[in-house]
Amino acid sequence: MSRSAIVWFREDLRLHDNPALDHAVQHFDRVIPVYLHTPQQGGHWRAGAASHWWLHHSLKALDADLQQAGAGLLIRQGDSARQLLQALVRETGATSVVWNRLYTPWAVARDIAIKTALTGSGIAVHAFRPSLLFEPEAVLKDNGEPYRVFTAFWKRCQTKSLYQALCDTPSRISSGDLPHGIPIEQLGLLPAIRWDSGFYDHWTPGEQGAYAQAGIFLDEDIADYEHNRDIPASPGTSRLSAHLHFGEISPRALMNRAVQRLDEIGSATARQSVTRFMAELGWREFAAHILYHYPASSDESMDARFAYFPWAADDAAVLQRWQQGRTGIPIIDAGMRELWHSGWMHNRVRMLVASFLTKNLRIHWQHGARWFWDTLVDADLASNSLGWQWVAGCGTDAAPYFRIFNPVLQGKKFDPDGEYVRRWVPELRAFDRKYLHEPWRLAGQCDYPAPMIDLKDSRAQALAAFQSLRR
DNA sequence: TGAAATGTTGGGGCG
DNA sequence: ACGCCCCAACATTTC
Repeated sequence: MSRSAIVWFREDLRLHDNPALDHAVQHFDRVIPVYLHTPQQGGHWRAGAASHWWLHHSLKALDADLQQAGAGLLIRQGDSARQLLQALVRETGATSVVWNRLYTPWAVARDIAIKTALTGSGIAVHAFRPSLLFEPEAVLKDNGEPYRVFTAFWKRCQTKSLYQALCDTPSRISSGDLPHGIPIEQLGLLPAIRWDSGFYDHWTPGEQGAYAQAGIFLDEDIADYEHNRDIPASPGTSRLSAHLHFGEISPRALMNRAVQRLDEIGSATARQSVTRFMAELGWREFAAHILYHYPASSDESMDARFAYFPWAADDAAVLQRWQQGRTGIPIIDAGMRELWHSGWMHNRVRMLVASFLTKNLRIHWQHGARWFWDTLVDADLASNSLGWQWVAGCGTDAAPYFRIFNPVLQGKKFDPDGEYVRRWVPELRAFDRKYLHEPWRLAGQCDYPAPMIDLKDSRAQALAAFQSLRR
């Protein structure tokens, strides 16, 4: 008698190093690859528009890769993943459901409930861990509590083996006749108003795109990562965040390659660069563990004092100038426009625009996190929440509140020729290099807006606001 | 994974 | 030649 297993794909849209898929292929005669589109799940943190754009193309790529292996991706849509799975179990006669674990709080709760329901009706469930390097329960302080400081956390992680065995890509997947599904196009993931046209120049979603980018980065660019990662005009960052979020490549595949590079490379600065990249994978890990242990941290400041912080009164017009990149501060506007046009923003510039929003404009970090959530192709609840709380100074192991970036100095330091600003702010393309990062100092005709706020005054006000918390 | 204010030092102009 | 002042340049402290 033939035994069937459903492989439930979620944020693991790949064939290589996919333990759930590998398990099913190894142990079952018939493997049914499934993606369930449940757009309402996640509550107010359900996936945003840019994420959906990426998801559409990633599903297309996964379906093509599965077809290549002799199967295909069965897609269903609904409100409840549990009901969709139960229906599929009935229709296919599957005796087992396998998936790779997720760690976002709402997904954890959902998956526990589904596992209970399926197990109760005699269906075996197996969950695997490839989307993180370590289980959150496996990295705790000696007293059993979670780490709240990155350096200590990462030090503990490094006492374990960072190199972990990978699963092979299955060469052949037998799925037999699949029940009816929905074409990807019918999921409505692409925007009706085509604001996404620029995205295609920047990204190739899917496993092949992920491995191509990983190859470019880890074989070549990584040697100068330590320096170039701070230069927003340079392609010096890994640009792997969205591929990682959707699981088109596993963090351990990247970590293994980095470990390997460390052995191959002689130069001290290049080794420092590889170590730095490994630590960035560590930050991703840290963020996931923090959100897992502190599920409220996507919505509330971890530092309880910030419940009393005197944020500026809500002003939709002010927020909108920030969102649209019309603040009048060149590097801030360049970043916000890069985000809008490409679905992504360079990490250093993310810190700058976040500092500007939460400190100079004194707007609650939740407004910033929300905008990023809807506009980033790499939107990840754990990394996004940790990043915003870090910049706002209200998170665990956060930058002190008084560490306020001066976007003019930062621009001069990290975009000295103005290449990044000119790329995204065409009004300033012909502007004198000397004053590019502070165009208001040069009187002249230009349709670029005047700064919406005085950097010096707003800095002083932010510091005063923070002082009021300490009493 | 700051910035600005304040303090210190040492070379050179100048009476 | 000497002391005084100015002020980069760098270091330390404070926010």
